Amino acid sequence: MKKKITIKDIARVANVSIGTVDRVIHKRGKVSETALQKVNDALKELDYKPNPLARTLRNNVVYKINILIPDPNKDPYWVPCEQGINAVIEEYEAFDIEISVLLFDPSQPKSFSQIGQDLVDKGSDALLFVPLFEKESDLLLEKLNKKDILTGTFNSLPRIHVDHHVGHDLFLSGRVAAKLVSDFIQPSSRIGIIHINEAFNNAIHMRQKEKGFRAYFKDHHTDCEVLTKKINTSNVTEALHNFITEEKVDIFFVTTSKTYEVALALKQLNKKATVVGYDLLPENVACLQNGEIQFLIHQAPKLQASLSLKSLVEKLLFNKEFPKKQLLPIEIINSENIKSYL
Amino acid sequence: MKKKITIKDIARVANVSIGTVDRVIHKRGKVSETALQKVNDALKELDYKPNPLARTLRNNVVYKINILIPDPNKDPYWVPCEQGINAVIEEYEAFDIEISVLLFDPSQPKSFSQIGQDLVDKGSDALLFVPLFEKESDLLLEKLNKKDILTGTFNSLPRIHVDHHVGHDLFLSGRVAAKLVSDFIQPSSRIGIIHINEAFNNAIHMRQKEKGFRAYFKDHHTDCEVLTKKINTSNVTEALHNFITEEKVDIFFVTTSKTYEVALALKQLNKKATVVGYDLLPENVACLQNGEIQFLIHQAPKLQASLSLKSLVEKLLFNKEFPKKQLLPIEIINSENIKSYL
DNA sequence: CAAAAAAGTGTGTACGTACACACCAAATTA
DNA sequence: TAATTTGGTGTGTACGTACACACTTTTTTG
Repeated sequence: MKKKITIKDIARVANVSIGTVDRVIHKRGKVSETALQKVNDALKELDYKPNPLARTLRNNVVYKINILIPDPNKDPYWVPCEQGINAVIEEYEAFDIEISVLLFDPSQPKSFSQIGQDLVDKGSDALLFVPLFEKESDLLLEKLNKKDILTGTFNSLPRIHVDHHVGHDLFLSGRVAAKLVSDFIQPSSRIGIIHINEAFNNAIHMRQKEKGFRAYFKDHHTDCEVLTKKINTSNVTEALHNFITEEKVDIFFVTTSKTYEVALALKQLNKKATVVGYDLLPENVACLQNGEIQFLIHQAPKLQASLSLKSLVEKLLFNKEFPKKQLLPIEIINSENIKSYL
Repeated sequence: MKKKITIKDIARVANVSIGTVDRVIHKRGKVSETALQKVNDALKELDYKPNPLARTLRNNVVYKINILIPDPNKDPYWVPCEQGINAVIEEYEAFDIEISVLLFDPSQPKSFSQIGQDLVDKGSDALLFVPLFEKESDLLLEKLNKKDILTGTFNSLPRIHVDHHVGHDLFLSGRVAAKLVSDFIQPSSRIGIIHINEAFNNAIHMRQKEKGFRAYFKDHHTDCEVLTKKINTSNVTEALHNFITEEKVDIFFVTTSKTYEVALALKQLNKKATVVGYDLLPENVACLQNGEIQFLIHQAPKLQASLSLKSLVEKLLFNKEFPKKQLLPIEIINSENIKSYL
């Protein structure tokens, strides 16, 4: 039962006042050489660690964090993300921290830039955002870095420096999907990679998944033909129907949360195929449970959002260090373990 | 930017002293009817929530938590578990809490009972343990409940009441394994469920997994033959060799972390088969990456330990509520997504 | 009806940190 | 040399909560 070491203990051991110890700790100067030496010795000897609670209690500045994410009403993928954020807000409501959530339209890069600029102008201690649009995100990050605002991103990794990032290794994610479908390959199999709605889901994201997918096939199944189909029309179903009937593909890898679109199109055409895609949207889950989707990869938007927000909060409140880049495990979901995720 | 509501604000609004407010909040009595009414009204009106930081800062009792887990030197499955515990200890070292870890021999129920009894006698605020042995755990829990010690378990769920539990739905876990192997079933397939070292891994655990596995086959593959093999000798390899050569099984479900034993036995006999099992031991991971194991189910011992310990700590420090039973998602690992877990 | 007990109330202090401020001595300036 | 500026130091207070204690008012008791 070791006793807590406080600033008072240091003062006693160094034979100075707590004010002097405080000045040493905060490097405020106004300390003589001899006192500095004594205090530093005592700090080392007693292994002093400041009490983060007392520190925040004393603190009377209110930290301001802004969050900029896609509107969940425009793309339901972001619904859990908002839940994760709200959970963190609740968890830290006793602290001097103010968190605001702003929403942008995931189909309108301009809405992102506009709100982003607004947040830069207003200023804050930290900004957490989803860099859905590459160019616009880089521009925003440059401004934030110039203003010394703490930055965090999740879901996608921007090219410009960002203080904190939570996400997935998307290349690996594509490889995982490839491994999963590889068990379903027949000698006659043809494989299709489907990109749906690049505008909403950011093209880089999808391209990296495709790269990983193809890399796995290059390593293990060089004989297999892998097609890529991009669907950007508003009538996704029709485009899928055409693709499915024209190309005799029996294994599908869908790079977005719209996986159910492929499963439903197949059902409508009364065709059986292997479908692997992303995210636990209710529509996807239903297809998974019906056997119309074999596997889903869970990108854990809720966890991504809450982890990244938590890191920023604790950095501001407790000056707690975080990894510059935190990659989450890639979670494989089938019709059985889905029950443990709901 | 809403202001923090403190006990002082309540006192001002209710037109009483902070002492009176405090007595109302802590139900210490010595408060007149009229004052009680006024304070309660103010509490409701202002939506007062106590600041947990100031509360713990004031607190001068040191809470004591004991942890009783299997010795990682005897069974490497528990290595990450100890890591998780140490991470939590570090995270809360600024608080008035003292955490001790005790180890028992997973092959010796007596060692568990003995240390358990010792901990009951010494007393503590909470005891977190792994109920590997059913009878012995129930006995321990009864004593703990009688002494009003806060109890927590992980990994297995005891039959007797426990305040907090973190673990998996083992029945579902078996179903997940069944679903995974089902894609490898050939018309001629024979399926084997392998229980290795029941003494170390507690029989109930393994039996529930088997039940889930069989339930899935009853639902989807009634034609398949499913054998069960228990291996409790010290020479696991020999027993496996005999089983593999005698029975023509080509799909294996191993209910413990000793999955690699089956994979290695198959390799030695130069046989190919589908193997699904548990846990990310280095040996298992190696087999997974070689293609000798198809899937592993990750039981996340580190997360289980840290989550359950965290719950107890925050219950004591902040009186934070926790769910009586917290089931973690069942994580499926293959040769690709394993990279994101290491 | 006075004395004692009980009920009700407010004040003061502690927890550990952060910082304003007052203080004293030495060094610099006028 | 007196006045001012610096360097160095300690004290005091605040953050929000918890509780001991002192104090006042009411009720109970002999």
